[in-house]
Amino acid sequence: MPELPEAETVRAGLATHVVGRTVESVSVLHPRTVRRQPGGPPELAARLTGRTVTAAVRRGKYLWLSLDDDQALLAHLGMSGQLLVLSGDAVAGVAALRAPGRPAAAPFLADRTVADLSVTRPPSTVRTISTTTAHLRARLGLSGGGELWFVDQRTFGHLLVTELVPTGDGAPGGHGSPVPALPGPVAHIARDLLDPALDVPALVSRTRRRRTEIKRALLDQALVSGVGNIYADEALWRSRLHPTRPTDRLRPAAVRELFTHAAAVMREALAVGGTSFDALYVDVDGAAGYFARSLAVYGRAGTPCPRCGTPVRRAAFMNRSSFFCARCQPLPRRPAPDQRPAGR
DNA sequence: AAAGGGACCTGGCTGC
DNA sequence: TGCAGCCAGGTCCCTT
Repeated sequence: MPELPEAETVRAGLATHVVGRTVESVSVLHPRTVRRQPGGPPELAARLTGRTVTAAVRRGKYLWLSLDDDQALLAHLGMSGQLLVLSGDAVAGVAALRAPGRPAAAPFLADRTVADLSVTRPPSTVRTISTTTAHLRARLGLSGGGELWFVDQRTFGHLLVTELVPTGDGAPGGHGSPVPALPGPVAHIARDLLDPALDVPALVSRTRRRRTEIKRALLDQALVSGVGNIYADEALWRSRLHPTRPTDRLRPAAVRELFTHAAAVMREALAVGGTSFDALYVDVDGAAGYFARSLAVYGRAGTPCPRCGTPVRRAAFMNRSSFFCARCQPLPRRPAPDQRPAGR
């Protein structure tokens, strides 16, 4: 699932390969992809065509390409989205693959992966070209040849051209941003854990003022952004915190440590190319190398906790799952005296 | 007002 | 073997 490290990997690829180029054509292949765009596909095309990309920026899981007219192409990858940059040759190759009368090319090309197709290295590389083109939702023709593809199997992701609005605090709007502005739909998204301008003491304070469970807080993009279900479970395990611990009963040091661990997990994923902790891979034996060594608890119900050997437990959480070690991450029945800050 | 829960979506997997 | 049903999850929106 695309979380912060995957989004940052994509942003870096866009910064290298798309900034400075002009959008020459726009083709929307699935209307749901532009469901947030007032006016739909025609409006998206009208606002985008002829615009030159000036920057690739990210906050949390949101990505955007700043344009030369104070607008931005905003993208969210949702559950399964990919942004691929194709060379002119790759576009021609795919066209040949799909053309009638050229079936001989199909078996070879169809078995190639997205990594063979894209100029950038996508976070997930096991999907074949035939699978990728089946889920192609929008394509942008770029100056100099080549295309930018938005591929999204489950269509939770979206694209939107919108105005950039000032943030008010004068600080950069996110990674890669040269301007203190954010797309409107991102205005309510908090700074993420890898943002140099993040105020950690203020974040700890705001977290402890919440009256909710710690995992819910960790996933609240208005509190701190970029953390999804997988990294949340891994960070809670490293911090030895049960996911349902009440935020207002955690000591400041424990909350600070949790955010430190969450940032560390995401930095580690980023260091290996933003490779996704995709749940699908967890169960795929052949692809288990990196994932099996990296995931302590997520998707590993019944397997031994790497720290103490106790079988990892799975619990229902917000219509999905939490994975944790019941021994390393105990849930206190009532708050211990040393869990309360003095004077409260 | 803050917090919680459901809807949205597709395809792989499970079980009958 | 075929097919119905379950499961995965990020964000928006509605209810409490």
